[in-house]
Formats: sequence, structure tokens, C-alpha cells
Amino acid sequence: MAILRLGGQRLLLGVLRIASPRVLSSPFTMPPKRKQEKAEETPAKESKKVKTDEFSSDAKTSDGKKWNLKIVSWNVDGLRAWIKKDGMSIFEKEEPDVVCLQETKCSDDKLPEEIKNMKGYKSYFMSAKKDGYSGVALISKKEPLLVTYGLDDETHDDEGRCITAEYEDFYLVTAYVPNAGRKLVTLDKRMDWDPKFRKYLKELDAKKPVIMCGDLNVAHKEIDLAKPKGNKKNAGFTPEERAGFTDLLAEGFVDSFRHLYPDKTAQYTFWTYMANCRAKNVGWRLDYFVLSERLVPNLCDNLIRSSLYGSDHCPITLLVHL
Amino acid sequence: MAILRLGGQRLLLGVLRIASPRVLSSPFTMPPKRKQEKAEETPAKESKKVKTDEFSSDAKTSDGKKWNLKIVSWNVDGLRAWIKKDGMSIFEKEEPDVVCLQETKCSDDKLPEEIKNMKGYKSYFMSAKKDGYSGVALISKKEPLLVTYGLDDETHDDEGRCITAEYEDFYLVTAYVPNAGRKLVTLDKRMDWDPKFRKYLKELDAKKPVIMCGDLNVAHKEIDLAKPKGNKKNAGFTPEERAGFTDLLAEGFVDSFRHLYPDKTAQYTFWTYMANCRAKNVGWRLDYFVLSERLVPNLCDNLIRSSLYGSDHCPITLLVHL
DNA sequence: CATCTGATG
DNA sequence: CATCAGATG
Repeated sequence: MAILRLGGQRLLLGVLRIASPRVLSSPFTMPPKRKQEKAEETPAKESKKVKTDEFSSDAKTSDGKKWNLKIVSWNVDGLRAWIKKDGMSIFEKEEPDVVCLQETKCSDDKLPEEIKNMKGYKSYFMSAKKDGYSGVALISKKEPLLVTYGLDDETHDDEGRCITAEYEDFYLVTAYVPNAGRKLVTLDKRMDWDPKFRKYLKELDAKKPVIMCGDLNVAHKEIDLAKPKGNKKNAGFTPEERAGFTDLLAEGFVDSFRHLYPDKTAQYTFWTYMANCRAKNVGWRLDYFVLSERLVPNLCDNLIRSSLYGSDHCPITLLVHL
Repeated sequence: MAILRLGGQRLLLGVLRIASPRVLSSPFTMPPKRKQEKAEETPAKESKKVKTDEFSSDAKTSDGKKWNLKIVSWNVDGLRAWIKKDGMSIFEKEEPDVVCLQETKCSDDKLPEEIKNMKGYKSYFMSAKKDGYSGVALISKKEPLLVTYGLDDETHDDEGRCITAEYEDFYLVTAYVPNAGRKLVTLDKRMDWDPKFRKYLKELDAKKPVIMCGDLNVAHKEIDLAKPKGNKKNAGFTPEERAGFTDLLAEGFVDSFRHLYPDKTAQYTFWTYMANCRAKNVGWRLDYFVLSERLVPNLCDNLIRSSLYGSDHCPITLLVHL
């Protein structure tokens, strides 16, 4: 069993509330200036532009049913900095049913009010013990039947890496998978995580279908990063990490993006801030929606929102019919 | 004897060079935006405005001689950040003969080229052993006869707090005096410094008149800070620190600003960044020019440039006839 | 080249 | 509320 935090908003039963999201701020679709020259005089926070068509979609399942559930996943690389960079405009643009965030880097007591109490949403956070490190969040229109935190594992559950929301018809799991680190100093921790997480997902999958999303800190195949040759010994593209992902799929899960677009190249969700990599699209696909195989008939689309800035990752969006 | 660093530009003999300072950048006389909203799109660094009259002065000695030497002192609170905030435009505005900087917070290997090799100036730096801490600089049009570093004292000379430049007719000393710290945790270090520094200045004074400037980290009298009542137990206004300054003056030195303006109130050189203190002029006079008494006939003016931004201190300017 | 913390002021 | 360093990514 996963850890179950009680009290406050953390034990959650049944009542489903639906409301339209708060209008937050203007689109943020231009790459921001570098740090030395950043931040215009008046950030465009005041203008209340209407949602553009850029984020609308008519995607359907293979048997023609239009999507009715939208989930966004975004590694924010620091929740507070991301908010200052207008990251929360994602709610206005996507009008998502659920938003999952990774690398919040924010202890509970420092969480900004605006993200804790979003109109029309319920928010759940799992912060690391270590301040300013890791941390995930799950923000849902519908109140889940139950929200649980972690994998029930001593090694990993102090690091704020996983939240599970149970809904009527499925589990939603968001994860920030351990980074193997420079010179692979934490590859051991990562390789400890992979089978435990796989087991955890398999146990959920035995009960209800699973939608898992987040920063899995691996580019699965050569097609999933710009420079496969040079990165075979680097965190995120070692044989061990790649095999870990292959093993997960072998248990009855699907990489929804690659399922839909098996040959699509140069589709990344992360670019290091260094060396102007994002402008050059020298990136990695590290962020995924992984679904129980039996959800494939429900899958409508998996979009990579590479036009959105606010972190060194971009958001990804899942559309399903459920 | 003070420590004498040899090698490179640090042992300095005789040759006097005078050149006009490089035109650096536009005036920077408006309070900058707060951090969250700072830095215009295009910093005004390109425009080459002419020096305004704001910084010109006809100040004379009491017997009518116009000033011919201008020295600026500024606690920059991080040399590199100060440069980014256009602090170096002080050279264009004041056309000073010497600029003394405190709290450079920059090890020698990280010093920006532009400050090391200013056209028309010679630069001298004393950095602390501890990275990003303390540090002073002295930048002079005329090459001094000799430049020495520190007080020849083990306790203090690792902390980059003092540079002495010997000229034909006087010594120029710049100092960043130890801060007594929150809850006075380093008051002991400070009270160790005061008599040693006093002794050092007295020894110089026995040879040539002394001009000492810098952040002395004390507001001498109640008139020298906005909130004297509430600060009697705080760093910078304890009885011990104030007595240290009184003791220095008793050895034959003069606080040039207070000498010229004995009753002028609300004249400060430092405002904490917190609580919007600068806008409210809730400040402290911590930066001084202290002169050998026999230089009083040479004194023309001591100006507090509170319109200049770039750090939590403003620059002060000394005009003398020598 | 970013985020964060923690020391320092 | 700033600077900086160092850890982390």
C-alpha cells in the first residue's frame, strides 16, 4: 500500500466538483529573454486575452469518439520561478482537467497561495524532505476518490516523487523519476526506483487502468533525443535506464506519444538551458504519458507543447475519451 | 608594515599616467525596478549621453582654492551585479581621480575584464580568501607610488578589507570594516579590528596625511541614522562601535561630511533592501571620508550621491585641493 | 544556464 | 531584499 496522508485536504472522498478555471494571465508563447536581459518592464500579466485556437483539438479515438478528458504534465523546474514566468497561464490556455507538475522544489509551507487554492481545482502536493529539491503536484478539477503519496518505499518516499489520484475509472499517477546525476553518481538510486515503480504501477493496473505521467528522466530510443551518439554514458540515456523503460512497457503499458507517432523525429520535451539548446532544438523526450494497454482504444492524442516556456521542460498534453 | 603583494600590477613605482576615463554608459539615476520586474528590454547602455551638470561642482577650500582631486567611495555589494546594473557609469558621471569600492564579493579570477583594464586607470584589488565575501578595490588615474594590502594582521588580512595607495603628498586608504553581524555574532571581530585599524592609520599619518574612505559599518551619532532609538543593540549602532569611531577621531582625524555639515539630518549612504527603506529614506550613514586633521584646510566638499543606484549603498564623493 | 538553499549583510 | 556560493539538474 502506498502512504496515505490523512488530514486537511489529503483524505478525499467522493464529492465531485466541476468549475471553470480562473482566468489567469496572457499567453506566454514567446521564448523569454535570457536571464541577464530578461523580464519586460510590464509583464503581460494584466491583459486577459481570449484562449487562442492553438490549444484546441478535435482529436478522437480510433473509433471516432472525441476526447473528454485532458491531462497536462509539466516539469516546472521550481514552482515559484515558474509562476513568476507566468507558467500558470497553462490553466487558461489548456483548460485542463488535471495538471501534474514535477520538480516543484518547494516545501509545503512555501507554496504560493495561488496554486494551493486555484478556483475550480483541488491541489495535492508531495514535497521532498530536503528543501528546494524534487517535489510533485497534482491539480484536479474533479476531486479524486482518493489521493496517495509515494510508493510505500523508504528509499524514495522522502523525496516527493509520486502522487496517485484514484478516479472512478482509472488511476492517475504522476512521477518525477530520480535523475542518475552527473557522472551517474545516483544511477544506483535510479535503478533501485525502476523495478519498484514498475511493481507499483502493475499493482494499480490490476485494479483499474492506469494513466501515468511525468518526467521519467529517460529518453527511450535514439529517436527520443537529438544527440544519441554522445549520450550513451550520460544520465537519461544509459542502457540501464533505457532498459528500465522497456521493461515497464513489457508489463502491459504504452508510451502514448510513440504509439501515436512511431516515426516522428525531433520531438522533445526538455532542453538544457546551456548552450542555447532549446533554440537549436537539441533536446530530449523525457516527459511521457504511459497508459495501461487497455486504454489505447481511449487514446485521442498526446501533444508536446514546445511553444510554451516557463522551465527547461515544456508541457505535454494527453487527450482521452473515458 | 602592511602586506606588500609583489608581482603583476601590484608593485608599483612612480610613473604617472593621466588619461580621460572611458565613456562607459548612460546615466543611471533612476531607482531601478525591483528584482521581480527589473531590467528593461534594452538596457540604456548604448546611448552616450554627455555628463550632466548634476555632478559638477565649484567647491573650494575655506581659503578659496578650487578642488583638484576627486575621490569616490562606494560599497557595491557585489562587483559583478553592480556592473550589470551600470554601476561603472560612475566613471563617466564623476570623472573621478580615484574610485574606491567595498564588498566586491569577487575572487581575483572572476574579476570582469572591464574593471581590471579600465582605460586611463590602474586597478588594485584585495579579495577575501572566502569566495564571494568582502573584498575591496582601488582604481586610480594616477599610478600610486606604492600600493599595499591589508593591515599586516593575521586576523583580518584574509578578508580583503583594506588597500592603501601612497601618493606624493598623502596616503589613500580604503576599508571595508567588519560588520558586527545579526545578533552581534561578529562584534568581537569588529572590536578587534577597530584599535588595529586606528593604529595603522596613525602610523601612516605620522609619515604623510591620510585620506581614509569606505564602509566603516557604523553610524556615529543619532543624527547618522533614521532610527537611532531602535538600533542601539544592532550592528552598526552599538555603543562599542560608536566609541571606536569616536576614538579614531580623537587620534587626530576628521569625519569630513560631519565637519562640513554638522547639523544636516537625513543624510544616509545605506538603506537595507528590505521594507522599501530607500524610498522612505530609512537609512544609515555608514560610508565616510576620514581625513588627517591637517587636511581640513584642503577640504572642499563631501557629497552624498543618493541619486545613484547600483547597490544598497550610494556613492560618496570627496573634493579636495592638494 | 537555470532552479533552489544557506551564509551574509 | 539583495549579493554570493554550492548543490542539483
